[in-house]
Amino acid sequence: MSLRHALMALLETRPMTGYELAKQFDVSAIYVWHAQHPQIYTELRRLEREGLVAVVAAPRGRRSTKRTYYLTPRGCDELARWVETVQLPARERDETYLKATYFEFGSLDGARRQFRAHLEHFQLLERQWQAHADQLRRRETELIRRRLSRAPSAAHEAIVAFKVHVYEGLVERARTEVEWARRGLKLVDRLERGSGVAADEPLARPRPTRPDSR
Amino acid sequence: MSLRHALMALLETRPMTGYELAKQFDVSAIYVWHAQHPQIYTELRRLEREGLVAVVAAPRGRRSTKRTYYLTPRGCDELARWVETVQLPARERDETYLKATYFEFGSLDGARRQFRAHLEHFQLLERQWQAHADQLRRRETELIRRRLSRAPSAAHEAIVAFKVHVYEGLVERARTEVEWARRGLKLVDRLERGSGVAADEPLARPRPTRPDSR
DNA sequence: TTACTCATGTAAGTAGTTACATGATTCC
DNA sequence: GGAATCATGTAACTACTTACATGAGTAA
Repeated sequence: MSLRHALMALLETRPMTGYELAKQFDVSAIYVWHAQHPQIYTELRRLEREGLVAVVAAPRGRRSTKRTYYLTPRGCDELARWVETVQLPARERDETYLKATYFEFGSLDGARRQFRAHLEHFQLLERQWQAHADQLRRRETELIRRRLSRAPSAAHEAIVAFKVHVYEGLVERARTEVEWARRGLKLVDRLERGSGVAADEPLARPRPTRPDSR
Repeated sequence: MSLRHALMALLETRPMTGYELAKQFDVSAIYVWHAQHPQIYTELRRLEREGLVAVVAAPRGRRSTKRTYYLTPRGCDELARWVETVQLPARERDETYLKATYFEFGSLDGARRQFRAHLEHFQLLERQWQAHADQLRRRETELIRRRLSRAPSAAHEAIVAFKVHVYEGLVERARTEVEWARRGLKLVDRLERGSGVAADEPLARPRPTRPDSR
């Protein structure tokens, strides 16, 4: 469960409201973790109960309160502990690749649409991630500036370098996906030339597998 | 939700028990989707209620039953519908990359351990996926043979080609991750030479962010 | 006053994990 | 007889999503 660590890491730069935190996840696909606001509010309450973050509550209008969260010393310890723990990547679970495995149940046009959407999606992400990596390298984001201002200057190079390494890695990933989709489109073209089937017809309809009735 | 479609796609080759289906997901990290057996049994019951699969129940011992599932015509329709629907990739959610963003909170040794584990993990996956792609290309797996035997021969080339494309894509992905980890290790070496901090000491401990008390 | 952004939540449901539990069959 | 593998589940829990709901502040 990483949402909590993502939240704590953001709070390490400065106190924030749930809303501000949600924006960091939400604004664009730029960030490494994604979460919806109900989950963020719920998790913040839980972190507060556990003493990993604390809150400054200010009245907002008559019956509402603005809750600004900040990181506690216990939260700092937990963050440091988490970073030192080796993380094995999650098991594979990719709906696009799963579907592509069975493209023969659909039409060549369907496969083409899928590869095209994949291509565009990762081209956009590649641009966004690249732009973010560049901004980090030039130390231009608010977050990295705050981070640097709070850390010993001997650590500045490493702080920037690790973050740039992550976003450059995401750029490489996006490029790999773009290339996969391009090769997919070529494959569809090749299959279309070689096959007698109309491009909007399924290549091999799925068939029931009723066993011999006993 | 894709587990159901993964299950239906497997059942399109032949009737199987929950146990056999679980093995397909489980045997190794080779497959594109992962699920634990309780979820598989639960989902099969649900698919049965919805008429997408059906079951042949045979007594097993005194009080147990062996349930062999097969794909119904309605399941075939749903499978065909699903394949034709364009799938947008899931939002980013990668704990390893998230953690790497904050490696400065830990030590250089910690970062090194993480990159090393990442490297080994994806080297192993690369080999497994490559081997699987080769087997598919040579039409040597039981599943692909069954699939081909049930489809018109005009579709054979496409059936093999799509699956090979998926596993070749996974191989490329794994290589991208291996390269990322290698560059990460080089980065850690470089930072170690350039910094005065011991390799097992945190570079920049997280600090609390209590706001000015009001 | 209207629209937009800031701000905070609840409720209901789905998807997936982990622990626990049991029994049948097959092969040595 | 014992070990491995075949086989099927329940229960409790965590993580995440979607829909619904409301109210405050601010700028045109």
